[in-house]
Amino acid sequence: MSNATDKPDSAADEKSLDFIREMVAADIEAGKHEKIVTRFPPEPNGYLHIGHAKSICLNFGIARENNGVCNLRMDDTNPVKEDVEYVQSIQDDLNWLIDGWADHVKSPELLFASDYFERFYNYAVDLIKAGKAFVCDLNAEEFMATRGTPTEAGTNSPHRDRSVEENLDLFKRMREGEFPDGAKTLRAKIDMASPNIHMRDPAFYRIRHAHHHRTGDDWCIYPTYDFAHCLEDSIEGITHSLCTLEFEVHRPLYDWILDNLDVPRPQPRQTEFARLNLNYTVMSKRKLLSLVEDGIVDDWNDPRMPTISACRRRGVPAEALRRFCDIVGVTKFNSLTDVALLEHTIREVLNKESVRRFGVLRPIKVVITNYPKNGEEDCEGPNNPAAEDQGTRTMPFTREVYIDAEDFMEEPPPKYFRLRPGGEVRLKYAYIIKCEEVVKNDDGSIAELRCTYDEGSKRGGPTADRKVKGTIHWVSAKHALDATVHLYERLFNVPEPGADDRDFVEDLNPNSLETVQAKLEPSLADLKPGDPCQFERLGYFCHARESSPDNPAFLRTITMKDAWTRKKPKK
RNA sequence: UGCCCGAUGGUGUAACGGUAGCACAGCAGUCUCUGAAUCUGCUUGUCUAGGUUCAAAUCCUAGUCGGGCAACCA
Repeated sequence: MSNATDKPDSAADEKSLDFIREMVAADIEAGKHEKIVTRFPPEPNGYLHIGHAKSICLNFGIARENNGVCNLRMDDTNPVKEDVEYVQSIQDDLNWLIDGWADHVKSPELLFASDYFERFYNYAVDLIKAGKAFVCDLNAEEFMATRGTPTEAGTNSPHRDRSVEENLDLFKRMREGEFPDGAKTLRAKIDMASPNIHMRDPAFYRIRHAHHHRTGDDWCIYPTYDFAHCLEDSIEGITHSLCTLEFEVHRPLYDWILDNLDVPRPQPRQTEFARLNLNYTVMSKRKLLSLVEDGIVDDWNDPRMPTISACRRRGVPAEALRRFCDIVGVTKFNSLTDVALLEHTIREVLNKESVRRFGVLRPIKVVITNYPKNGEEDCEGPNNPAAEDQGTRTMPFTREVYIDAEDFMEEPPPKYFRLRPGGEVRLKYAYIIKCEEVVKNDDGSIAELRCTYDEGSKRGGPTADRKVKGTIHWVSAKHALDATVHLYERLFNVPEPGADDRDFVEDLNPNSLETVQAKLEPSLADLKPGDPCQFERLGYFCHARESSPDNPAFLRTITMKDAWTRKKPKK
């Protein structure tokens, strides 16, 4: 369980704490809590994305570092927007993300705000009895019209001074279904002149004759976020309620409700942090949904999506996501994080974990004319040069091999040190070859390369130490595994899709998916699904979900860093 | 024109009144049977103006810029 790369456990880390962890540490120091309890409270109305990963890492991380608990709670107070489909996907994604890291601090039960409906109702009754809430007959339009503006005070509801008895009666009849949707609300009695609009007698209950995915038709009144959330936290004994910046102005209301009710003390404390923004992608549920619905991507878990399920499908290790969240940190500054930071942690983790294999994405046939006609021999290469203990693999070498189209140029630019006519290159773990002839098809495309090999240049041979500038990967034509490979790039071309009033679809990268028929090292057929693999010199790949023995399929998680394509002269 | 929050290199962050540091990105070099990784070096920053102080990124005031807030959404 000791993973030095993850969030510090207790190891002598001199790493400074973010402002929230500092606060938690101070609360512990002051003896304020017996146990730290945080929570991750998604609304089941969409898939989890990388932005949620930040919140998950924060909440579960804090629980983990303090021997606490983090509750997974569905914030399902609005039946018209939520769906069970999402309850499952949220659990799957979260479990994958925290597996082996913070799964031991997750609440044993999956929690639902809807399980507290009866208690919410009783708290509302308490507020009415205390003269702190009233039933209002204003409809939505009237409510807004009397709410005022940021610069003007609102006006009191005409029903604000109803007696406690009348309010109690009306509220009960609201629950019993006597009134149609929107006919009445339960409102707090605070201050219609407050400069904070959320304190202007906000609604706590609305009438919705709607079927709830868990409580069915038990209720026709549902609590609003502001009323429910602080009580959910209170009921669960949450010590630190962490949310994003837009809830900052709701905090006075969060505190007001708990202050005015007989709830356990100390009350949970809400603290806000900045949500995660990533460049070259979009994160809003609305935009993500439209990508799915308009068929721009296959589904929520299309590998180009910034969702957690997409990351998983694409072969991004959970640890890479966690490291990324760690690097990004927690502040109140509205930032736009460079996706290169994420790409870095993905490569960092994958470099450590991936076996090396050869894959030729755009094959060109090479015939080694001075190699025996039916000759065949094994070449050996390490499974992972970064981990000697992972042993070696062998791959067959024959007279005809495939190399990648990118590794041959008839008229190469300066500093190109792969294969060229008359030039030499090393076939990695095998021989140095020299290109003697380029055979063309009728249309001018390359049919094959005819090369000769230096028989003594294999490892251990007399000319093995000859220096040639380039080393390339290859696959024996006879043994190659034919596979479909999906190559993904960023979904968008620009750092901020949709900026400057553009429609964000205008910024889509038309080349975000390319599918090729590749020739792979035969042992790749044995790669376990889910195991990462590096196609040497190309990038990190994994078994595609739809892969089968008859139709093997792989997809590219991420390319290698590539100094050459950055450097080479652009056409 | 109301209220709340924020501002440190290109990006993300640290420094809690005492030498502005780290990571990513970039550049240059090293190494290399992966143009990767490794290793080395370099470029680049405290929003502005005042004030307090021996000393300010840090405290105070004003301004500038950015974000949020007027669902019976969360």
